[in-house]
Amino acid sequence: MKRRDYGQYCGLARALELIGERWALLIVRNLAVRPHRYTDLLDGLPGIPTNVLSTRLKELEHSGTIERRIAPAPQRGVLYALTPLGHELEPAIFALGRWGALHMDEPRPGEIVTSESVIMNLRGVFDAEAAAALSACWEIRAPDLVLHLVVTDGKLEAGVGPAPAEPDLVITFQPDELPSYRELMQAAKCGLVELSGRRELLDTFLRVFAIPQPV
Amino acid sequence: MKRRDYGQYCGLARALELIGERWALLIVRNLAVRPHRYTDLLDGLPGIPTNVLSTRLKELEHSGTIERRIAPAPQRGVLYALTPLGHELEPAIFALGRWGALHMDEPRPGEIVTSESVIMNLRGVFDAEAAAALSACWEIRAPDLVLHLVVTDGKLEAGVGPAPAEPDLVITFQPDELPSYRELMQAAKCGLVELSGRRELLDTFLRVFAIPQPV
DNA sequence: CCGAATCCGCAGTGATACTG
DNA sequence: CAGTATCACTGCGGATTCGG
Repeated sequence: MKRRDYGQYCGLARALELIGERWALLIVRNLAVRPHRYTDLLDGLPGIPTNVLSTRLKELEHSGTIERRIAPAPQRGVLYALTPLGHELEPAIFALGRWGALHMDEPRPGEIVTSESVIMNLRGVFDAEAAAALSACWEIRAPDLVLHLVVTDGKLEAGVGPAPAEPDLVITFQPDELPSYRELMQAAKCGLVELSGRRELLDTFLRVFAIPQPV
Repeated sequence: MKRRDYGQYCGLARALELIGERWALLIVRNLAVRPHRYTDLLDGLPGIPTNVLSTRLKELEHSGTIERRIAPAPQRGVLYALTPLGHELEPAIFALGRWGALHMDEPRPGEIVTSESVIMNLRGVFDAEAAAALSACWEIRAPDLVLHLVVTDGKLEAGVGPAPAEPDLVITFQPDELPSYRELMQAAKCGLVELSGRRELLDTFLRVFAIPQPV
């Protein structure tokens, strides 16, 4: 397991040696949402070659960023999950995601949106100050995509699947609308979504999940 | 100028397409300290092939992250500098640098330390809360390395070269001590440095530039 | 089905030489 | 000083195959 290095005793250089290679940080992003099995990762990262995925998983495990687990009884199989050290990458993922969002004007042809990308984008733009003392529960629905956002006393929990309790507001997208967080905001502002529940929470939503403005 | 993409409409994926290729973020790191000429970048990034450097500079200019400038009168020549959009990458660089620092136990044989890496590491670990209302000026000296840290009312300015005004404390390293920020802290704690000035500011220094603890 | 290993063609990278 | 040119090499993308 020889890796190319940058020859510098520097935190950034170390980080890039460990998670700077192609696909690595996207794997970490998906694992930050929840543990995945190998085939879940393949599904959530369309286009990744299987040999690259298995190589990255070994490298990330070797560097202590992720770990292999044996899934519990009903499913059985291998689960990949972030270690505590891997979770320490989340601030960097959020910062990079916010910067990249400045370059997201229009989706390019063929680009897809996955649950994991939406969740991590939303976690990254969550404005804790604007949400101080807030409690609310949203559910986002689109074709092949259901996720929930629960804010409890200003603290965010965002995950795949329907809300654990009855959501305050359900936001439903039509098939032709990309439910990325940017498009979501724009669509919501233009009234292109279907709302069910406490409609006044849409404004709260748009305020708490603030879009980085493109330059 | 075709680039490989990840096929996802996602902020992180966008960011990785733009600055995820080899050497790109290290170039941005160096330009974040001050504008550089082409040969300065070559010196500050030992090992980078010249064709890779020129390719990255073109890509980064194309994405609006950096810009070419004609240097003013005395020097004349080309200067590369970050655009405002490029400066928006600094939080991500700091976050990655702090994470990478968790993996920096010992310097590896042959690894070097540059002014730019030390400055950006220090900027990244600067604790604004701990430095609130503080004003102080340090100068760090080592072989082939002089840099200054000026905190004015809790706000940090860190750059290459000697301090603009008389420093409150000068910290001088011996040739055998790597003046990376981590080694610097350890050496300073062990008294392996030469101090000149208000010695009590060493404790302040260690408090305001907090080391990320390795896991 | 899950979790990969293997093979091949090609694009990105590294090292060096060379040039306006 | 600020790059371009060349060439060997390695990593990546795409597909197929394989073992549990």
